[in-house]
Amino acid sequence: MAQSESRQGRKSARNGNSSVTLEDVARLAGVSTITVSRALNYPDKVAAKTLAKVNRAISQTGYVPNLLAGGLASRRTRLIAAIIPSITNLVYAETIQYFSSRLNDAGYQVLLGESGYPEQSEQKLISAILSRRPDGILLTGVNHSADCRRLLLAAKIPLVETWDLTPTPLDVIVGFSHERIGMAVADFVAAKGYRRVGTVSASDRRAQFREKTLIDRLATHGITDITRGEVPAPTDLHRGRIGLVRLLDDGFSAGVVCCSSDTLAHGVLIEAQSRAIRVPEEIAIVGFGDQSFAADTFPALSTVRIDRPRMGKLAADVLLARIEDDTVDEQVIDVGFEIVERGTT
Amino acid sequence: MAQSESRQGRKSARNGNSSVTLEDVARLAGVSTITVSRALNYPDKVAAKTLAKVNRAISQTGYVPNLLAGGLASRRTRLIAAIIPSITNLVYAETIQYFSSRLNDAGYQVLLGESGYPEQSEQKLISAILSRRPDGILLTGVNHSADCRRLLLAAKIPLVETWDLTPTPLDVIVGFSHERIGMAVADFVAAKGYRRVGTVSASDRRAQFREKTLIDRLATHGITDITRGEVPAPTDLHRGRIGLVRLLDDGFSAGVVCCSSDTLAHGVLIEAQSRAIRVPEEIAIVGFGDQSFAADTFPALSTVRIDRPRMGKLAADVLLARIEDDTVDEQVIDVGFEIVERGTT
DNA sequence: TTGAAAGCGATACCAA
DNA sequence: TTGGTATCGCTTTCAA
Repeated sequence: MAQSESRQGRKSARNGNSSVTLEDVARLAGVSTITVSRALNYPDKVAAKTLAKVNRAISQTGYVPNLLAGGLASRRTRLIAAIIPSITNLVYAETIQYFSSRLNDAGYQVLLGESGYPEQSEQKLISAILSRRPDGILLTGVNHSADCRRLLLAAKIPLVETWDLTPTPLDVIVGFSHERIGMAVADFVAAKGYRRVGTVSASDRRAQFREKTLIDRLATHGITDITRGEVPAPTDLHRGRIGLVRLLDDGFSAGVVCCSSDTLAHGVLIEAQSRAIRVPEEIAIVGFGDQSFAADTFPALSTVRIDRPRMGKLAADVLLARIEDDTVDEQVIDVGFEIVERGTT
Repeated sequence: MAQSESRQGRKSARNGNSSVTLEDVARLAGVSTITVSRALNYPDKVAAKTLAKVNRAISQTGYVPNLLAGGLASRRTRLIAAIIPSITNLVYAETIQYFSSRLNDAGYQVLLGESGYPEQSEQKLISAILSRRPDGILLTGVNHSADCRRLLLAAKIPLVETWDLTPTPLDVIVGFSHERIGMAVADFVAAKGYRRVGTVSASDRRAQFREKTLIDRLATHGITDITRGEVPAPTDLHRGRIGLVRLLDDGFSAGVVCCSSDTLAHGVLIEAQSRAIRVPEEIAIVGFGDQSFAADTFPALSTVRIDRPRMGKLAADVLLARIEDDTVDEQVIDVGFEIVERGTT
């Protein structure tokens, strides 16, 4: 007890910080620390009377649990990491929002990491994240360096890849096929009778892959009059405008422009309007992603709809299942996509 | 030593997880655990030879530090929490991106919390965050409930408020004055000779406050012909369109429309274009925020520029100073704003 | 420059 | 239903 007192003393001396501990609560409630712990984590394993006493002590002291200590002891942090290319890209931010809200409901918090910054190697990012011992990780895409794969697999925690599909995921994957999208857009465009196609694609791995697939497939429809345009990676409206300017400069004058994001498509639309080019009569536009604003605002833009709410929630559910029951129904889940035709393309 | 061996045995038995510990590294390097710890945290306090041995052992074992244990022992988590209304709102996401990158460089990670979801009380969110024992917290806005203030202050950690200004911050604040912005926009509009003003404001606390200040100030210029329009909080293009539709329905036909965000302003522009209303000749538009896309893309939209990169970095720097040196130069930092006039408003 | 011992604040396991 | 005790993996303090 003397020891306990001296500990107390030192604590308050060190700082007045929120160092109310389980022990303080236990003492006030007249029970043991483990009982307080149970009252917090498994309230129904504690007698109602005891629970009341403990809860009173908790609110009297303003106790805030220390998840560092809890996580260390239990090896469960209730922390999930999510690695996305960029937080300022709406499509990723939205997916993460659905992912997070699902996990929050289940009592987890999400730690975000941005991989889109080459200055910081993805490996360093993953190391930093693993050092917090998350219970699971969400990854964007399937292209991880060998070092990253090693690190991730060595951690032996549930992993969910998203935004792509592969028969050989690291663990489980919830995504869609960029190849099939490229082909579907090609088929759509061909079926609509277009013979001249322009592209405005971000210099992003997956965008480039969709474009390649699109072009290959167009060839099988006999469509080879293609004007390609590549713009730097973070897509924004201005780059969409530039994209169309380049296509026009390169001789593209009418037909359909396929863009690698709705933002680019929107930029193309703005540029077309500013030049009094009629959309979709002279130039039709196809986007990608189905950003939330698109449907109501641009009746003239077709797009590829990715059900991001579903992807986000599903990724969360799959991860939770792996964490809590170690279950996996399917390792590979295809959330699919849908071509949304708008206007009179 | 026998004890140490038995511990080993149990560990590997429990799971094959990344449970390489400092002890494992120390054993392999033939030094004590504390030396490995020093090699990691204060490399220059360790002899070069020892350092080399340790580093070799670290890479051989694939050791990943456990920050739960480290944070528990040192009371420093190298974790900073940031609470923003929504991750899908570009203005907040951008600010956080600058904030994060600065902190990442300094060896910290950022834990994001979204406060814009009334289902989860802000107090619960703050509790959840505090239970991870962050070294500091960024808050958006200055309106916190009494309970939240109590929780935050009890934690006794550095706090930085942003996106607003007050003479009585919880700790330090880096922001700008919504009141002065409202007045400045009013002065700007009056100086340009407009006599009829419409507003499209999100039903958001700060947006509403700017609108109120704007209108009050307009009155001092003798401008009272005001048509107000309020739209639900998460601003998007469609709501901007709706905003203009309402103004027109309410009899507004020409003049200037002041919007509470650039997104709304953009929506107003789209609606105007679709009705063949000339901008800015018939209707001029003023936005807010200076979203990155605005400058290049909409030469016809004026806006209020908030230097978000600067605000984000400054918030990070101030927090770092408080955390690492316990220094505060100024408690209140006004990052200001600037009215950017575009087109021939 | 290096190490031994004592926590940090919680939970797991086994008894009572 | 409740409690004692031994960790979880690291850093701090104090010595050597």
